[in-house]
Order: sequence, then structure tokens, then C-alpha cells
Amino acid sequence: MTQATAELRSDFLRTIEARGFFHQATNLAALDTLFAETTVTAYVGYDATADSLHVGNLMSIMMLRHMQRAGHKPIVLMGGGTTKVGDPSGKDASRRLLDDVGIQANIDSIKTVFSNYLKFGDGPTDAIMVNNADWLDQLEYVTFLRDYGRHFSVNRMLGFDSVKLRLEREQPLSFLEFNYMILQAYDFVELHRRHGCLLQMGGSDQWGNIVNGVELGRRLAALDEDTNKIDATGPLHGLTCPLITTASGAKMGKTAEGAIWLKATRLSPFDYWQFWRNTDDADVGKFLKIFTELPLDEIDRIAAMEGAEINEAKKILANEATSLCHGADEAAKAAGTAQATFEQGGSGDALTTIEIPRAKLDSGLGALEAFVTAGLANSNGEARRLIKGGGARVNDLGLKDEKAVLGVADIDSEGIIKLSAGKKRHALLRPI
RNA sequence: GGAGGGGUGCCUGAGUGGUUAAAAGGGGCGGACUGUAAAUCCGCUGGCUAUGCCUACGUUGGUUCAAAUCCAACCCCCUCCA
Repeated sequence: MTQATAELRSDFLRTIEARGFFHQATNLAALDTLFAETTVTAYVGYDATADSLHVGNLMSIMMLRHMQRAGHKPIVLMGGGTTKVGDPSGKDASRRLLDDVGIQANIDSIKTVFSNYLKFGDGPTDAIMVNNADWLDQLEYVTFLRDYGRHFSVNRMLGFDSVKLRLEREQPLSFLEFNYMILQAYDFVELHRRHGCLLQMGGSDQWGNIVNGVELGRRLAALDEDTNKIDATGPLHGLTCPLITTASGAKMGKTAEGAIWLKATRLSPFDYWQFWRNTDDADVGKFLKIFTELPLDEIDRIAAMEGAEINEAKKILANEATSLCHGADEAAKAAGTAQATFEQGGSGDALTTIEIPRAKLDSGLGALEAFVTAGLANSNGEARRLIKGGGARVNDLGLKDEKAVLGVADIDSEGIIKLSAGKKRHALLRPI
């Protein structure tokens, strides 16, 4: 699928290809011409189930960013309409259904995340954010079936991987879920009508859905040229990026703790920085290309580092990725705290800081409670195990006694108490 | 509709009346080794006001001194037949 692309003309596709974003396209040559000769409007769709996106979405966000920088117009499509139904994909059946207010709050919040990566506005290449609830909520079932349902062949739909895999593995597939690809295809057509959108991008797992949208556009155009602009502006296109996994095979951006969020209220800039700092050696070059905007020749130089030296490359990766997401100031702060914490055994103010009433300390704060309060343990039992296992430290001194009590004497010269769980997890208690 | 199999802790998956907070593996956390990496090795891995108490083996009820284990009904999933 991944064609040789040495002869690409457009800046955007050349960039995408060289940096490892390209997986497959519906018609690469035509798309290249489009990007080389016109201002293209393209979109990527996102869930509205949470108030933030996470690193798993970042690759496509970076694609939109590259596109805008190359002089094209990105559309961020929020799946507000589909969120209301609840996304049935994935194993866990338990999904919370959100109401309009909750969804809108999520969308607003996600827009603040995007505004770190894209410039929104009314200009020709300014990004816009749209919500598919704007048209999906209006749909009338029978009308929709008649006008659009006729263009979908169930025979073909059964052949798409997303469906086929489920059927082969004999996993249940609800009719609702089966309809997702139709709604998604319709989104594409609707975005074309409303915004002249010609391209849908996404992860390779979206290929089938994207192709469906392209096909739907083609069928509609063939059917009625008068009511569709599609014929006049050319066919719709699809472009996917590979699903990125870490060298150890895990899905990118998911840890047991949860997703690596792009919003500071969900994951501190320091922890975000640390996430990148702890990248697997084997992933450093790949990540630099995808998640930073450093020039490729510089990346080649940086990623060529070996042994302990590659830590410097990881710091660059962390700095760049954090700068994009949280700004250069936060990145520098995180880097400073990381250096103070890991290289000098001290602490820094970007560490999680919990304020506690001074009176608590005066009367003595149990070590177990302290670790739970600091968020370093989820329960007293977990804190106890941490201490028993030798992983707990107070002000960098090992804590062996689970019955220990912290008091004012433990406040250091900075006016804080540093708690550590293992070598990487730290938190500060600040009496007030 | 008929016949059979199954629903166990974060996941996979043993267990088929008491010694079972439930084998094993995975995951996670901690330790050792390192480079805040990988790999490897070791320990821990339900909660609590804690020599006890509570919660937990699909749901509800029952048998029993005692149930994840037996019985009944119900819900859900799978296989085969129609």
C-alpha cells in the first residue's frame, strides 16, 4: 500500500511522507496535485467523550498542523452526534452516555487543546471546529435510508476489516455499530457540502470508514449532478497514517495509569514531559519525526546518539513535544524540575504539590495518610505495601516504618515535605 | 424453538462444599542491575477505625454448621440442530 513517493510535488505530502505519517491514500497522485495547486480543506474526526484528547490522537493532530503550515485548511470534526449514541466499538460495554450539555462542555474544552496546535479563525487557512450533531440530530430515518442507505452495499460492508474481524472472531456487532461507517461516510459528504472539504484523514484503522465516505461522494455525484458540488470539485479523497505502537508493541499513549492527556488539568506538563523523556530508545527517532517539528537532518543527527547519550535526545524530544502542547515556558519548567529531581536528587516546583493544613502536621500526619493524600498510593494498604517494599521515601530518606508520623520537623528549608514512591514518582506536601 | 457449553479478581484463566481474598500467566507497583531506556532477576498486588471486620466468583432466592463450589428461577454469551 505504501507507495514510493519520491516524486511528490506538494510540500504537505512530502512532509507527511518524510516524517512517517503516510500509510495509504485513495489516489495519491491526484491528491498530490490538489495539494500542490490548490488550497485543500481536510478533516479528521474526534470523539467528544472526554474533555481532552490524548497522545493517541496526537499523530493526527500533528498531521492537521503540518497541513495548515503548508497553507491548507484543517477542519476538526467533533463527533458530538455520535457520542450521544455512545461509541460501541471496543470491548468494554460500559460506556457512559453524555447529554448535550456535557458533550458541548467537552467540545469546548477540546478546542482549547487544539488551539495549541492549530490556528482557528475565519481566514482561508484558519482551522474550524464543527460538530456532527449539527446535521446528525436532524436526520430522519426513512429519508436518510432512502437518500443514502441505498448507496451502501451490505455485501461490501461485510468485507471491511472492522466488520470482518468482528464476525470472524464471532464478537458481537450491534446494528448500531454497523451503522457507524454510514454515519461517518455521511459526515464526509456533509462536510464537503458545507465547507468544501475534499479529504478525510485518520489512522489506518479508519481506512474502511474513510473509503466509504469517498465512495458515497462518488455515488451521490453520479446520481444527481445538480444538487451536488462533488462532481464539480473533483472526487473526495482519503489519507491515513499508520497506527503507531511503541517498540515494545504497546499502543501509543496508553499507560496503565490511563491516557497521556494533552490537557494540563488532567496531566501536568511535568508528567507529560516525563512521558516523552521515558521513551523507549528504539522509538526516539520515530517520535522526533512525528511529534516534533525539528528539521529532519537535525533529527537524524540527534537520533544517532547511542548508549547513555541518547538520554539527551530524549530530553530534546520531551522539550519539543511539551513546548507544542503546553508552551515553551512549561517545557522549560518541567525540564528544570526533572533535572533537579533526577540528576541532583532534589525537587522542583513542577512536581505535583499538595497543600495540607499546617494543623495536620502539628498533630502528626500518619505516613500512610500522607502518601495517599499526595496521590502516590490509592489506599492505605497500597501505601503500606509501598513502605514494606522499601519504595517509600520522605525527603529522600527511606521510610521503613509504616506507623511513622510526619510532623513539622519534616518540613525542609523550602517549606515543603518531599514524598517519593519509587524513583520516578514524587510529590510535594506544602503546609499552609 | 430444541440440545449442549459457559459467565471467577484489572485481563486471560484454574478451582467444583470447609485449610479459598480464590492456582497460574499477563498487567501494574516496588526492589536489584542500568542510562529516568530495553532485557533480566526478586518481592508485592481487594478495602478498613485491623490479631478482627467488610466486600468479591452473572442476578435473586434456597439447602447446609459451612457455598465460587449443591438446588431453583432469572439475565447474558457461545456451539450444534431447526
